[in-house]
Amino acid sequence: MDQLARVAAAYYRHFAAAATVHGLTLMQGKMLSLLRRPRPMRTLADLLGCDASNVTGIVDRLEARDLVRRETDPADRRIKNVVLTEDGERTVRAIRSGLMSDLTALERLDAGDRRAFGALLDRVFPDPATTG
Amino acid sequence: MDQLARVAAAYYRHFAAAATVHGLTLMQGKMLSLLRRPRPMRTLADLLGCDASNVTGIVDRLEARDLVRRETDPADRRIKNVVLTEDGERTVRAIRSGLMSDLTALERLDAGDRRAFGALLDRVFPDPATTG
DNA sequence: CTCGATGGTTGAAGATGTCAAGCATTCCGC
DNA sequence: GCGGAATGCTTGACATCTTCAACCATCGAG
Repeated sequence: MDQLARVAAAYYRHFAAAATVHGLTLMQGKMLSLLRRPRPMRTLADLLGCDASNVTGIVDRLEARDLVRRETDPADRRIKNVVLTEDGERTVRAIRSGLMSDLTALERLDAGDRRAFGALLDRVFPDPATTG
Repeated sequence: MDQLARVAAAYYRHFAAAATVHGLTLMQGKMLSLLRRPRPMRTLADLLGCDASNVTGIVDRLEARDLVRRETDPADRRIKNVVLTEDGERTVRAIRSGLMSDLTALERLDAGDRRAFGALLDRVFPDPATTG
């Protein structure tokens, strides 16, 4: 239980460090890593678990750096889809690989252990996307 | 890997919710939960992974609510130990039990699974306190 | 077309995060 | 002891995050 707290803290410490290397905040890094594909602001707010007005500011700052672009959805002109630029994609890859190299312990798990780990994580924190 | 991100986010969402019930921020909640026993500001900064000046502010706000008290260490008068007040202890217990009731899935693991889970977590995120 | 709901932005106020500068105290070499 | 380096904490400035309420534009249903 305390262990969960410790692990969550450790994960974010690694993530924040990987983001800082590229001059990004934890939240900016999380935002980028959610953009495998374009997403509406509203969706991003839900995924990050924060207010919509918050996303406006974060995207503003990422857009000012050309890591991200806003494109109004042709089907529903209220919606603005956030898209990674080339720079943005490069940065995401760099952050992910930086994170990987920090979590070498995860690499060292054999296939069976990794599957067991995933299954346990999923039982304790069910994935709404997978479950529902 | 993405699963780790999801789990860490889920944990903090639960934790933040449990803290919010008592009018506390995520960081204020984390701070309180580190105070099973008195700790110097410096130690708290290390545990929270943030700047010392940051701890000053957080403790200020907790102290203003009588959840916490500063006591200068008699052995080294530079050090100020942060101690939970009675109210503080009550609040910590309430947050912990609120968190538990959110993570019912953890309760449902049998002893073997829980041990395996703990062992895996420890392999991926070694505890410096246990290891070193 | 009108009404209600939804997506996004703005502005204000509090909280966090980082950095540099400053004060008090302790530690260490001499 | 004494003086300087190191340590613990605080302060101030500034960017970011967080939440809330108010606002505008657009969409969907009747």
